[in-house]
Amino acid sequence: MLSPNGRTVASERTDSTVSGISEVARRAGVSKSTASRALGSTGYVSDDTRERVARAAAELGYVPSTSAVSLATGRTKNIGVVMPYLNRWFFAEVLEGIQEALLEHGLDLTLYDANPGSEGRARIFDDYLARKRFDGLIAVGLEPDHRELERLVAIGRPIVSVVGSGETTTLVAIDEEDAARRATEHLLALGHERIAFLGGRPDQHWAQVDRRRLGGYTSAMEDAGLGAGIRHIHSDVTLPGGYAAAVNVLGDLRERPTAVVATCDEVAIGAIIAARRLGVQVPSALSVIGIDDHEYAEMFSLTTLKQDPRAQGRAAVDLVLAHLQDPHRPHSIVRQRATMVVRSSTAPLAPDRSAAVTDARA
Amino acid sequence: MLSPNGRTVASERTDSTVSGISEVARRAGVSKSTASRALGSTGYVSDDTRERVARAAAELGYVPSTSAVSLATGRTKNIGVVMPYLNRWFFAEVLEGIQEALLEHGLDLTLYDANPGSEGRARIFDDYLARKRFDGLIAVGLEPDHRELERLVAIGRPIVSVVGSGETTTLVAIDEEDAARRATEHLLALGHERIAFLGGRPDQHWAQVDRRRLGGYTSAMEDAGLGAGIRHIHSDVTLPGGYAAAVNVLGDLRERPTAVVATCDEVAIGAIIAARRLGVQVPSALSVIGIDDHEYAEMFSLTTLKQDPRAQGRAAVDLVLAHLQDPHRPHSIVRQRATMVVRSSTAPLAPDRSAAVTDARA
DNA sequence: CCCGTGTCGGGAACCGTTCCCACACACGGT
DNA sequence: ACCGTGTGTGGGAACGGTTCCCGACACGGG
Repeated sequence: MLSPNGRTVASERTDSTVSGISEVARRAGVSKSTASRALGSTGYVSDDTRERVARAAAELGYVPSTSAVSLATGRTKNIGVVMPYLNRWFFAEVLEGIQEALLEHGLDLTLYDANPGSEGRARIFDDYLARKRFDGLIAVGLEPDHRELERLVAIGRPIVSVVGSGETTTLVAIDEEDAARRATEHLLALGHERIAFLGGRPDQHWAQVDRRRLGGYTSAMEDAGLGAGIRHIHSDVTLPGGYAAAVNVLGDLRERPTAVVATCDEVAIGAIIAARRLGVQVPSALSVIGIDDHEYAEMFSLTTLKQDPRAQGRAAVDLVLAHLQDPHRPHSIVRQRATMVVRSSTAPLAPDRSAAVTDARA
Repeated sequence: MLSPNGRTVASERTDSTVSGISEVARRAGVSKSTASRALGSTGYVSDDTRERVARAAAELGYVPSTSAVSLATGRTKNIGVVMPYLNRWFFAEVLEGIQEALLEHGLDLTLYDANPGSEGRARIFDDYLARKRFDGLIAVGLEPDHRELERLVAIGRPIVSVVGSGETTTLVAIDEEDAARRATEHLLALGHERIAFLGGRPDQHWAQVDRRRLGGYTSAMEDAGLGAGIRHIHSDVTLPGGYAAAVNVLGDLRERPTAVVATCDEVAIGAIIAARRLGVQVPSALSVIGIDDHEYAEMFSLTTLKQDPRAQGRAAVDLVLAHLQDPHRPHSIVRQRATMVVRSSTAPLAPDRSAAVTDARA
């Protein structure tokens, strides 16, 4: 019993071998090394042999073994992507942008879903990333804690963050604080004073970005002399979260704000849906502004600060590649500019304040 | 010029080498092979040596090189996942389910985003998948055409499909037709007769699933003797798509249906939002039922046939693993049952038909 | 006392590439 | 005629593991 079970694996190995470079070489009548040179674009090879080898390879349907190539070259031709969520608009878009860009460069993408709560997250940092199955890493909205960040840099591969803090790694992101400030200023310019901020709970994972956006809102309010009116309403950073939070806020007639800055479009849209349900007219009784320009933003006529997550993903790929090419390239921060898209979820403060506060329902 | 540029790669290779198994062996005072056996759980190794080797490995922070292991064993410990979209609820959920399950098995996941329209899709099938960087493949809602399917099987690795047709591969999915039939029957049982189906354009990619669901709706209608009332309204299979389609349908007062079967919850929710905007009360003037039990379903009180995409993802992983273990395992079809979740987007047909048709607005 | 049998360990082959190096040859300049 | 120099090619050693095969040793039974 407990035999060293050699044969099984050996046979599998054998039949999985389809055709190696040596067969290509034989068929082309050259040596392995010449064949390798001919297929790669490096080194001296006569046009004639190159041609012959190429034909032989094509005829045999030769595809180089990635593991062998990686072993020999030290490059995996693969980029790792770590993100905490997949089913949120922003993350999915960034991922698609990354994927697109990698595809153009002939690189593969292996995905690590490091959900904050899960115990899987620890395993990813401790075991999975340490395997270094990639040449470089892109961390999207990861917000790693101290220990995690340590692990990350210990990998010794280029890292680019999308969203988050860029002190230890190269970063691509919009200026969160600026975006929220501009959103708030838009409402201020429309005459609003009772402006609330709808955003994530401070203890939640999305915390860092949210905090920055909250900061932008806060300073805009203070600059307008409305420091006393600052109001931060906790909300899950999801559409239902925005809905639930807005239902609470709008239910209280006396304290109801006339305008809301949402931390992102999902929350903003949730708020709009809540307002409609409660019969609060948007924008006449309530102005709502978000950040993102979400897929659904147009459908809800949402005024928002548009960012382009796909482009951020693409930029991240370019940066990883740059670091790969020049290992001594210093960290950098690439800021993408959010642009205001004015639709009709925001409007000047209704002249008759009480009318706005009154329930519009019959 | 055009030097054989050897040194660059060589130096990179050298410094990337951190600590190999031979160093572990040396430190533990054993040979490479013994170290390998001790770390793997195979073969005869005394508990003492195993212990010593383990300690040495831990001290050196030894992590085996995936490429070397793959090369030697023929296994990549990696599963490929191909899907056409990432930013739709169903796909993201399946992906998370897959990821979770793979994590438990110590497997990596490389992602291929084969967007139907894109020219990248062809490259994925021709180049990327052919590289076989994975032991098995999971195709989610791929709906490959003939040529693509050919490529897929030519890879010679186990393939499991989630959603789609399961003739050539193992499949896990719900019974689409049955789900749509039950959704329709639910409305029929409530007394509705003017029931429309809101689904994808037949020329679109989601076509196969949509067609099956349409088929379920159709046969339920026919069985109820309402074959003449069958009405298929084309809609993009997205929330805004459902919204736009519903706006059209509901605009026509005379032809307005009293109930709608949506091909999925996103479309259903779009329809509900449209109805609300147009002042059509749900469910009193319009019943809406979907399929999915989307993240937002509860918030919209949507009655739906719940499926569990995460579980489907997990099941797909189990199946790939089973195929990996037994290469001669025959294809199979794993059907997951959709369960009806009744909320309040459906209600009995209002007794006064004209009242329902009248615009509820003041 | 000798010989299996059960444990343990080491040498070496192998996985499929890349790359370094040696070598062969043609060519033009001296 | 001779020697670079520029091309083209082949041999073989890495790369970092796993696994096969064989030898060594201890132990107990015949």
